[in-house]
Amino acid sequence: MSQRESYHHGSLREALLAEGHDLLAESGPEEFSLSALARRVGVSPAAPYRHFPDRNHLVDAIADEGYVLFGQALAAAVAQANDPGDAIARIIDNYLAFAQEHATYFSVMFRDRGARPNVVGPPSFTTFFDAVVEAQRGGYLDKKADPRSLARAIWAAVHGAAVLEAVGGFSKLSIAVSRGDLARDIAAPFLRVPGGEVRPRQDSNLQPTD
Amino acid sequence: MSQRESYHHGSLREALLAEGHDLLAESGPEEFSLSALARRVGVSPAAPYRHFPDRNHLVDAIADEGYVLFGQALAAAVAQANDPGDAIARIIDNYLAFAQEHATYFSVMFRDRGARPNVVGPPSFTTFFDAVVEAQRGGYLDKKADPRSLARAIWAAVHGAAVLEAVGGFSKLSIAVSRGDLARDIAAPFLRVPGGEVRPRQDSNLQPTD
DNA sequence: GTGACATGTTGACGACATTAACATCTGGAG
DNA sequence: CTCCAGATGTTAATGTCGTCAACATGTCAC
Repeated sequence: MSQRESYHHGSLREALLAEGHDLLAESGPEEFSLSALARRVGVSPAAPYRHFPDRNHLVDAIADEGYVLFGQALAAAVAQANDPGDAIARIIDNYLAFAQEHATYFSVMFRDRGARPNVVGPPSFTTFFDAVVEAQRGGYLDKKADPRSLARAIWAAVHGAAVLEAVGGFSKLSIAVSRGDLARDIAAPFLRVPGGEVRPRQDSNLQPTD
Repeated sequence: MSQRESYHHGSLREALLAEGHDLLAESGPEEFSLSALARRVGVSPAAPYRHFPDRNHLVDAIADEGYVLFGQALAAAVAQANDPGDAIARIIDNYLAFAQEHATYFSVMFRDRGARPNVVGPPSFTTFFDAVVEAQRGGYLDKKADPRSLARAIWAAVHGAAVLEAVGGFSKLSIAVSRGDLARDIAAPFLRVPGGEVRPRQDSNLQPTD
């Protein structure tokens, strides 16, 4: 962005993360070039190595920023929910919204890091698990099911939907839909009414949280 | 594999696909190097360009081989099924089995091809769609649901499970299971007994579907 | 102030993707 | 049978990349 007259950049690490995200959005994770990023930030190709061991660690750091945002999106879903069942529905919607609106982050988040540790990722899912247990307790999810089985199934469903949406899978098979409809398709097989009897009720007005 | 005394290889295209798969299994899609593959096959780095426009097209061709195997795996699931409901369960199981046992193919199959067309992929899903419609007709899946909604949801669930399993997502969140149990977790929310009691199922927390 | 330490730069190396120009084989037309 | 056209490989070259070692510069604690 800006030219610098001093020998040192001053906040190179932050600049690398910020511009790295943008470059990632333009190039894709495959073509993403550390040299190009350094050029973009106005620094020599070797400078990033003062802040990251190698290219992969830099991408991981960007992904970690994504996990933080992701965790906030899930927490926001629960915070705005009317009841534990609504929380599950909103989590699914926000999950899909995140994958779509933060596609760049999402594209680098769920990758095999090899030996590199992932400490930021897993914690971002705690609110999801808590919400599943809570909804099950309240009867919004099958009470008789193993919570972990339920968590696996719901997570798989929403994550698969997000991935397939991102890669254009639904479109290629001519079954594309709006995000809202997709979220409903994903949530419907799991959610139930606490009393066991279906009764009419009003809509919950899901809003994209940002 | 074998040294060659003649100037031409004779079946370079096939060799590139076969050895390419193996190299892909060792290096991963990121590190996969066309030069390394050429070296491995015993040919100059430029030789592959007589058979593929660039690196991406070669990987696509390997992925296409995967789609063929994949389609066969789904067809086999239906062929061995006792009833349409069993067919869905077996498709889910074979889907997960394919992702696991042919992890190399799977790792290059569902990627964004950009402008490059994907003609082999979509047809491999026809048996899946047919099976969904068939199961719905027989009452093994919700008859009242839109077939496409059902297809989206089931596909998303099984694909998400396959992806998360491949990337170690379940393990990192300490909810790993055997493939069979995972398949059951995925199938359970969808399958029902034809003629049996319809389980209370609700979607009233969600906005009405069109 | 000054000197250790963090942070940038330069220059170099080997690997890579890709292309152009050249070499070799093979099959069909005459 | 000859030979030449096209298919298939090779060599050499270009530009980019990731990464490292050696060197330069700025800053902060003493």
